[in-house]
Amino acid sequence: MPAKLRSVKGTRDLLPPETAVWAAVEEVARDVFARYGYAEIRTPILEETELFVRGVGEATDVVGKEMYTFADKKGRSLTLRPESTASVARAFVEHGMQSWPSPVKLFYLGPQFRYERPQAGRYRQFHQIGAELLGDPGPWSDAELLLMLVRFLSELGFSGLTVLLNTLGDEGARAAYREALRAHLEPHAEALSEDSRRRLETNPLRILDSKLPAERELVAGAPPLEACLDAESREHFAAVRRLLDRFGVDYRVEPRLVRGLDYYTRTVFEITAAGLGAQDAIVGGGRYDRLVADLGGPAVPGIGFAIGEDRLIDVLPAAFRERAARRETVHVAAVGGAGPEEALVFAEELRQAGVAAAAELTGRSLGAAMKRADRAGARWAAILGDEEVAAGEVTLRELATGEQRRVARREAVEELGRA
RNA sequence: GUGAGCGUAGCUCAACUGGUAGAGCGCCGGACUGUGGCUCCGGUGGUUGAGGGUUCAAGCCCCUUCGCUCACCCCA
Repeated sequence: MPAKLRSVKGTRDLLPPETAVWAAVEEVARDVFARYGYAEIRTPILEETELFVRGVGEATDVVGKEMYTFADKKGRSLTLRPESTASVARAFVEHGMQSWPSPVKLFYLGPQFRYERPQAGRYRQFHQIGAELLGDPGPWSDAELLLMLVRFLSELGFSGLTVLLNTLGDEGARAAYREALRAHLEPHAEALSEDSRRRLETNPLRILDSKLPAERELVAGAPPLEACLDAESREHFAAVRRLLDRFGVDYRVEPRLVRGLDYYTRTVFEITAAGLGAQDAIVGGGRYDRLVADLGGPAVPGIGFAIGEDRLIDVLPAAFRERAARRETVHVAAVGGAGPEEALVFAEELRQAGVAAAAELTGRSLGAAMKRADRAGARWAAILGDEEVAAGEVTLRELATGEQRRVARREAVEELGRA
């Protein structure tokens, strides 16, 4: 007997009724994003490796050790996208979107790939729902993007989520702070972990959100990033906060929040959720005012976010989940001479009228058919026997109440179509 | 990449110091041949993740490997 095959490590099948939940979440995203003027973009899953090296940053963990990179048959280095902002920026440049009405507002959804050790809330193939606003540097755009995000989450039924917020300043501020941090930590290099000692050279900011207690203490004594901020970034951040206050967005400034992707400038944010274990970020994002230029395009600023759909669905409010997973509404059973064919005929009449219907085609007894209707979660059972067929009628039984009556077929179709 | 724990039916789990692989749920059917949910009865279900070793005998012990889970790391 041949060995059984399984899905590859870190990937999984999504099955019904779970897939209905995913579809419902995506439907809400499309609906909310459309209200804010965002249109869908679909970029390839496969990109040139160079895009992520330049866009996301060579020193990042994502690029340095987590990419699915391989050579194609012509020897070109290709990578399965580990995130989508770089792809959107590439598409922006490639299609000359700077000449589209500004700002350009795009959303995307789809699978992303990172070669990491799987864990609660962490998969090698995971899914993101993201949005990008390109072409406006102002704090009003930061605020609007966050308002859209918060509205999306609240329409899914989430409450009590807090946006963690910080600013990284412009390029100069970041460079200055990098040096300040390095100067502060260098004397204590002995106390740092191996990883952090390496980061001291490559990317000292990353040490800020280390979870090691010893390093946290060292970091607590470090000068705040705020001290190095340029005046414009400071103003920008103050404006963003003022706007969020005005719209009642629940947020908290988190001075040690830095992000692992190199393209971020100024505003960065994150939303975490309880109940996810160590991988508790369900949203991450920020401003990236230099990314498009770094990819060879015009100097166009941008801001965006990515939602971890797998994690989001892990902690989705139960009410939304139940609503989404509801299935067929009418179960059609036929007995006596009528049989499966008549059940099929009536089911087709219902479907024609837009009603979800399942027909009992297996020739089971009525009792068995009713049992199936019940287990399948049907709202009504439609029973067709010799009498009903002869009279052009059908017996409709509402399963929850047990009430039933015989009505003309056409009338039944109309009534079920309304319900 | 590092560390720890765990792999027995579709699911949740039993099986003494090694001695004939079980239950509940699910699924299918019957009791009830035109009426579901409750109840009762029956049926369906397994190379005990895979491979090797020790032994008269391995689900249990040893080795290898794959996978899952959690944490580090990183991020969505």
